[in-house]
Amino acid sequence: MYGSSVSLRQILRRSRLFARLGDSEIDAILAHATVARQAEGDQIFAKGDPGNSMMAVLKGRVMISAPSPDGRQVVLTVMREGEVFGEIALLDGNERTADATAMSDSELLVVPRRSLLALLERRPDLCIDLLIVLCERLRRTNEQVEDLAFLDLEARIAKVLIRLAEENGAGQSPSAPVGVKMSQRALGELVGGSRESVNKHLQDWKRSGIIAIEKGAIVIRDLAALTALG
Amino acid sequence: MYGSSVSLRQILRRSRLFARLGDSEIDAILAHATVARQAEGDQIFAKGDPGNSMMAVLKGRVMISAPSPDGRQVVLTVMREGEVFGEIALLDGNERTADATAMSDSELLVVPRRSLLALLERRPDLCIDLLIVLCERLRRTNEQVEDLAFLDLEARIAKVLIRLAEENGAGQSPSAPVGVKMSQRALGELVGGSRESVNKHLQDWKRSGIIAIEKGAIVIRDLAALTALG
DNA sequence: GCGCACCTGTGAAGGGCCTCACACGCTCCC
DNA sequence: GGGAGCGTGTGAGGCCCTTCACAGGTGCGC
Repeated sequence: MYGSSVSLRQILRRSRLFARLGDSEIDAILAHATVARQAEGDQIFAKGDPGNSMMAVLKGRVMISAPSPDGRQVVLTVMREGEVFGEIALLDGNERTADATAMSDSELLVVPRRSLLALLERRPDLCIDLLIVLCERLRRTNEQVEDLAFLDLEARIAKVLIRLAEENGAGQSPSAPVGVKMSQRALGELVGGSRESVNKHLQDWKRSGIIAIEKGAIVIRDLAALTALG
Repeated sequence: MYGSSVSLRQILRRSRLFARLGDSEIDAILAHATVARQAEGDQIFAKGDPGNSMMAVLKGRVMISAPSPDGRQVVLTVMREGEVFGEIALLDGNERTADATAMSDSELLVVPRRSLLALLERRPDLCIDLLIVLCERLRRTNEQVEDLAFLDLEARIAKVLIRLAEENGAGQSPSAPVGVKMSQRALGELVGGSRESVNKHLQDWKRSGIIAIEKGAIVIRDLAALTALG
């Protein structure tokens, strides 16, 4: 079993979905769930797989992406500690719509379909929470459609950099330069562009002093300028 | 009041969301809801509005679209009779994320926030249905992201034409040529392209005999060829 | 009727982004 | 040590698509 179940509870409480549950309810889920460890790069599930479980990220980051027939992919979103994913296929009983890959060594709580459905029936208020989680997801995806349709590549990269910086630097002091550690290829997949084009825009920004590139991390020096671009 | 409430019930039953409800439950909703008529082109709500109601399409078609700062727009989806929309802003209490416009003379059932939330508490099984509706929405939007990232304009137009044809010709004989009635500008907004480019591809296809254009409607003559393109 | 708004059709010019090709540095591991 | 693999940097060429400009068609209201 994974550590003490106390720490597991705490992690689950951080997620919007499980926040409301009492200890006994959480323990009931844990009793039916399993913890899976994934090494960096491991594929958790693939588009087309049957979807009979939902996952919560206990540790690490998970990339949700859609593959193209010719080997490329778009990153739809990145899930962080406390977030849940895979609930779509579970709920409507269809196949998984996207790939899920561990971006770092990760630990996942795997909740089987039956337990979750049973829980939802017992606790209708959880349904509402799940609805809200899905709404947030939808807002995000809609925004991605807008961005792809309206913004050019430069603006999309700027937006993504800002978002990544916000997520990373949540606990830092506001004005401290924030570093984003992600390969330029991954950045490209995140914004729907090629690795080379991403590089060219980054170089432009480096020359303008908006960012610096050091040790495989992108450091934002002029957040205002980036914001103006996005 | 609109016609007899019997016909209203029947329309609502066609939507996945209300299908399960008994007459008394539906009447309870109807008691709190209002029917709104919209002329073609009327805006139902705009991005940024407070979202304190959900709508069901009783008659007509409603376009859900996102505006860009410079006056363009992308069409996110088109809602038809029996479908519900506007539930996102209602559920999470935030602003509307998109514009809604009547594409034809329409009638909408407007369900206020309080009634719907009350109903969801009374009938937790409805929650599950709503979850499934949202899942379908998410699948659709994710697919749109994939299409924008992977497919060129020609393939996107082909896909949309096929989808529109399927929706229109649902009741027709399978092999009969199906007509899609939609302006080329609207088509462009549906696929994230310019009106001129849409026209050029349509002309190409007309020359190849894949489609015909008559009286402002696009008639699909060779569905297989279109499918191969998308 | 006439203007106005909307649709459709077409061509030229231009730009953004992709692909391809190559060079370089780093790390891991046989 | 020397590849193999991966991430980065950079330029040339080319295609797709947008923008702009213009022309004709149709329906509607004054």
